[in-house]
Amino acid sequence: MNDSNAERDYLESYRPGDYPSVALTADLVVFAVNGGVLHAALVRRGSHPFRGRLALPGGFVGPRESAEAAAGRELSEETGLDLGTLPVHLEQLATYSDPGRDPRMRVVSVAHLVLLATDGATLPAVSAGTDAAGADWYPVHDMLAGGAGGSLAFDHSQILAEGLQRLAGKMEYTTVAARLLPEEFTLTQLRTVYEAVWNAPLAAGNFTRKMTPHLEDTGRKARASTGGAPAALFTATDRYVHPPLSRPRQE
Amino acid sequence: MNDSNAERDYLESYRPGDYPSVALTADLVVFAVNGGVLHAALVRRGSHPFRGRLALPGGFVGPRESAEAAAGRELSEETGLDLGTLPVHLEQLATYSDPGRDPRMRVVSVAHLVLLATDGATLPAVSAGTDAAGADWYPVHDMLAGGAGGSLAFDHSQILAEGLQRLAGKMEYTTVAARLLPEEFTLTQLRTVYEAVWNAPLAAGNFTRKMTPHLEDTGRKARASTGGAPAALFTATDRYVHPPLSRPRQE
DNA sequence: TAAATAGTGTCTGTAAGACAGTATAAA
DNA sequence: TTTATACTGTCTTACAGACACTATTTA
Repeated sequence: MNDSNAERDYLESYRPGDYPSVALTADLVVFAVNGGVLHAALVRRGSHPFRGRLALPGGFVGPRESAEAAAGRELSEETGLDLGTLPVHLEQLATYSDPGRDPRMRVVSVAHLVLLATDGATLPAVSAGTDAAGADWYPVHDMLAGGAGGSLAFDHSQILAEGLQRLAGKMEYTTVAARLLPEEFTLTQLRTVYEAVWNAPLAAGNFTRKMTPHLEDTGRKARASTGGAPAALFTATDRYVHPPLSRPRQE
Repeated sequence: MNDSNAERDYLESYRPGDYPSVALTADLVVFAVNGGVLHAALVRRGSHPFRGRLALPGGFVGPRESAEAAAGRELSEETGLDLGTLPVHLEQLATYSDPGRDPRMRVVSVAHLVLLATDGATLPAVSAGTDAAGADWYPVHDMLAGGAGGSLAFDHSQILAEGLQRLAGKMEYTTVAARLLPEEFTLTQLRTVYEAVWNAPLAAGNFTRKMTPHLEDTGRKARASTGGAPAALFTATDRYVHPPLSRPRQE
């Protein structure tokens, strides 16, 4: 491969107009658990289309950043979340490219799943970014059941549903649920996360038996504030849980 | 929402130059099984960059089609595969958007997983499309082990590896493996697919016991061409296999 | 002491892995 | 008849689900 003429030429082989181009956005499905309920961060749209409707936070992918980098940047810009102090799990979900999904123009969106660590009792504060009239937390299962707030703008209801599905599925065979908790957590906290995401109760005793081998015991104890024995504090170690936990069959 | 002035205005609220744009391609990880070995369809690049190297088939997403539609179109254009006669499974894999992944310009690629049905003894014919010097089938596990052909162009080795990972994982809890076989197949054929993808032998008796409840018996029998009892012909019914099959732990 | 939570033990049913044994058809 | 493949049965081990029970702390 020593044809340096061709090497020089190929850099000019593409010119604008030779190929179709699209606007690329990174949309965010941001999850956090509070009071045993899974919540998603949503913004209320301040402009058309879908003015006044709830939508996923997101924004354009810059010319010199990857979609993942844009997702991280948008997370702080659009929701005001401080990434420096907060451990954050971020992974790509899927890409939505239906030609008519945005009535203004061709917009392709790379959706991302974001998990925020909380202690289960308070949600991180979110604030609206540009173009948004407000930002807040909404219960996910209620939203998807057609309850509070109704359907989201664009195809964001579908994206939210697929984000939940991805998280619920991944929790069967990984310890990713721990990313919704502080570095150290109790088994009850972890079980609460599972119940919040799966929207189903789990037997505490069996959960302990199945989960313990995949966690690391710090030796420390949580102070028992509600009465009862103090729970051991764990950290997540393994990436994969084998055999997988089985989610209760939902009818 | 009855402010029709704003309704009229928003269609012009975006102009070229207001937002970054990217070229969008659909790349294909095309799998088929032959002789108990998982193969991928690859093209040899006819032009720079990576001239002469193997790459995934793919091409630009048109201005009026979704990435999935483009993937289906490229499948026939770039590999010459006739989609009319062939049952094809196509699903989105992931999107690759690293700014430097194509040295010519900003190209974001939506990768797709394609499963072609074969009888296990012959691979569908593939032919090169535009810009390709040739197209052929290559054994996947050998390629990824660094064997035949070396690494692929661009980040295509990574995409191929993640495509394999997706397929192998999905085969644990769905009957998607049947999409690599004709409409009707024997349990031995299906087991061969599992062994080809997982690159590990499976006990025939136990495989039958675990898989049969998720398949439908047609009542017909395959003719025994190699000696031995004629195997029953099944069709795939269930989408989910519960509890999941456990893949042999690989060391 | 009463109440609440954490964690363990036990029992039963089911399924996995290993593998022997039987049935069916081609050479 | 030999051989090769398809399929079933059996045995052991292991884990899931259900749930009782003990231990540990706060009020």
